[in-house]
This record gives sequence, structure tokens and C-alpha cells, in this order.
Amino acid sequence: MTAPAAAEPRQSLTADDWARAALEAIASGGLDAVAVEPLARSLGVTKGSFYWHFPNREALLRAALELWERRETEDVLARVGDEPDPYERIVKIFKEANAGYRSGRLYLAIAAAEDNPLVNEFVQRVSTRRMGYLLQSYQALGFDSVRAAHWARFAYATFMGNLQIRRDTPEMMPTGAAFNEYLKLMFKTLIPRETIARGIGEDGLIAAATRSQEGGDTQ
Amino acid sequence: MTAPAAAEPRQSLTADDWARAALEAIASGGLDAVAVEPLARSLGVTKGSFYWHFPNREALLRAALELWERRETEDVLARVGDEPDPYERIVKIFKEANAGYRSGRLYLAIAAAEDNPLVNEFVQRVSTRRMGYLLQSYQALGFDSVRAAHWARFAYATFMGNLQIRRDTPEMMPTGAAFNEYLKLMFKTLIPRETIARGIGEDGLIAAATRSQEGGDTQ
DNA sequence: GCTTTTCAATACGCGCCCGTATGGTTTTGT
DNA sequence: ACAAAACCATACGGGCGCGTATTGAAAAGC
Repeated sequence: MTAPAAAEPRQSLTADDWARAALEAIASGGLDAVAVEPLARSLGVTKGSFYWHFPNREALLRAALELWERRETEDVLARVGDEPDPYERIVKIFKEANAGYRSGRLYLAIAAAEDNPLVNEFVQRVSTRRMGYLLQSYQALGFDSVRAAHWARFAYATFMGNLQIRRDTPEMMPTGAAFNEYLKLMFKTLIPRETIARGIGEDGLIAAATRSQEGGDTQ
Repeated sequence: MTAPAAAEPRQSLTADDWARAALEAIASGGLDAVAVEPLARSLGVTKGSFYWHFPNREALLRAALELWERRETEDVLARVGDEPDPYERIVKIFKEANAGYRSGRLYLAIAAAEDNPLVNEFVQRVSTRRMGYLLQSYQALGFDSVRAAHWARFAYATFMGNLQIRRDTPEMMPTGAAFNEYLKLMFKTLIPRETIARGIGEDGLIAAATRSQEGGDTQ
């Protein structure tokens, strides 16, 4: 613990190395942690390197956000893109989002700087795309677009909130079997699959919602 | 638009004035916006004033957080503390949290800096207290503590997520009648009434619950 | 009336970050 | 082998925020 340490620069840094480091910095220190000199130190180089790869700090920020957006969409697509069953698709999205703590933190950290117009632009796109998946899935479950939008928003809000809870008050989150129970409860509640067969009426929704709590909750 | 403008300092500033200004700053610029010199400018004075009222920046931050915690608990207590019906209590918490956009922004801004130990301490307390209300309410609805914890967490996550959506992608949030529909959907889903009839068996509660379904009044 | 106390302006040094300028070293092409 | 390009170090000026020191002026106490 003598100095901030310096990872040896294997060969020669690329712009992408800087972008990755910037994302790392955001995840653990927020948007303001994207500072040229500290990043240079953590990469074991000096500013001289940076200003060869980028014209200024904002360019780095943009590169980092682009990397983030790419990863985000690729990941989601790769994991749930080919799932045919809409129910399972929603489940996968949920689990994926609830499992990857790291990416969750990153999302929250970036979203926290939504006042920055550049950041806001990216958050907008990523959020819209994610919500789009959910919307499609709920429509595939048989909901008309209005109700699908409500349920999709509901589900999205819930998992965003879970991320927040996980970050801010981890003790509130159950672990092990209890966590699985919690997940199951949310699935049953947020994905009323009976609605498809039963036709879509107000009563159907209520039935689906209420029934969700008495199902066998073993394991 | 010549300078950042300066609100005239009515009389003489108090420590509380500074704390209020600091909270304002957090709401619109994040934790880092709590900076002595900028705040002094916005208050129409100089640092000389600040360092009479506070020993340093951290003291201001603490004062702001204390003010926040006080407001937060007072507000919640004042609005839903005396509501006897647990169903209505949950509804009120939800509506309150979903209506006050300002306080929501503030919460998110503060929580975004949970890496700061001081901040984390306060977030912890406020979150725990809020969650406590929900937990009690669900227990009053007839759930055993495990299930009540699950439902409370679920509801809390959902409304935290709604805050986030409202801040980051406001277009996703419906307005007017559609918003009331959305709220109703969440109420019906997150506050299962069946348990009331099964558990406590108070007819009055059921009446109150059904009554609340039609009075959607949250702009 | 005069002294304290209260509140605030001004001036200074420090640290940290940005961006530029300039030069140095290592690779690559031929 | 030599020039060009890629990559990085060092040094500088400027901005901005923190904290201290010192002085100044209005209100309160006696």
C-alpha cells in the first residue's frame, strides 16, 4: 500500500484498453472517476499516453459508453435472444439482471449521471431496448399493447429496484433458498401466464395475481 | 445571464440555510455538487460565511443528510403513520413515493453515493425504516414474517424502480388516466387481498380494500 | 457608550485535474 | 540501415475547490 499501484502495461495500450478502464472506474467510483490522470496512474502510464489515443476526456467517456452499450445489448441478446417461450424469456431477463451484480452496479452508476446529456443519450437507448424486450415478451404472452406496456414497465421497475436494494442495502436481500423463493414469488406475480388461455379481462388479471401467492412454494 | 446569479441574503444565513442549499444541490447535481464555493455563490455570499457556521465540508454534508433523514421520516410518518388499514397504508406509501418526484430524485442522488460511508449510514437507516413500514403493513395483512418480508421487498423494489424510470426515461411513464391504471395494476398485484379474508377475517378491511380500487387520484 | 459576539469579505497557499507542448523511445516499413 | 509512425514521459499554465488567516462591519449585551 505504498502507492496507488500500477498494473504493468503488457505491451502497448489501445484506445479500447482506456475505454475498459474507464468503465471499471465508473462502476466503482461513478462518472467523475473517469479522470485522465488517475486512470493513467492505474494503467501504469502517464497522460502522455492518453492524449495520443483521445483528443480529450469527453472522447474517452463516449468510448466507454459505447463499449457499455455494445456489451449490454450483446449480453442480453446472447442470453435470451433465442428463447422462444416468452415466459422463459422474461424469467431469463430477470435472472440475468439479478445475477450480474457487476453490470447492475454499472447501470446504476451510469444512470446516476443522467443530467449529462451524453450519458442520458446512452441510458435512453439501453433502457428503451431492454424495455422493448419485455414489451415484446408480454405481447407474446397475449397482452394487448397497453397492458403489455404496463406489465413490462412493472417488471422493469421491479428489477431495477432489486438492483438498487442489492447495492444500497444488501442485508435486505435474502440468500440461498430464500432468494429463490423470492424470485419465484416475483415470477408468479409478474408473469401471469394463465392470462393467455383465459382471455384478457380485468378479472383474469386479478385471478392471475391472487393465485400467484398460494402456489406451492417449496424449495 | 452574466453571472451564476446570486439570491440576495435576506438577513443573515443560518447553518440550516446552508444545509437546505446543500440538499438542493444534491438533488440537482449529485453529491459532488455540495461544494463550498459554488454554494456560497448561489447563496450570494462567500466562503467566509460558510466557515463560520461549519468547520468543514463534511460537516455540511452531515447536516444536509440529517435534514434529509428528518424530512424523510417526518413526511412518511405524517402521511401514512396514522392510517389504520394496512392496505390503505401500503397504497399511501406507494402514492406518496410516486407522486413526490422531487424527493425521489433526492433519494436516488444520495443513494448513488453509497460508497461514501457517511452517506451509506444514512441511506441504510432511511431505507430500513421505509422497508419496516411495508413489512409491518404486510404482516398486518396476515402474512407470516417470511412472506411479509418477500412482499415488502418486492413492493419496495417496485417503487424504487419506478422512481428510476421516472428520472431516467420519463417518456416510459404514462400520464393521466393511463398512469392511474398503471398504479391500480400494481396495487392489485402487490397487495393480494385474498390473505385478508383468509387470515385476519376483518370484514372492515376488505371493505376498505375494495373501496380503494376506484378512487384513483394521483394526477 | 463601549466592548463582545456574530457574521461575512478578502487574500493566500495547497492539491488536483485538464489540456498543450515538446521531446524521447520503440516499433514498423522498405 | 534509416525514416516514419506509433507510443509515451516530462514539464508547464490554467482552473477550481478546500481550508486558514486576517480584517471589517453590524447587532447584542452591559
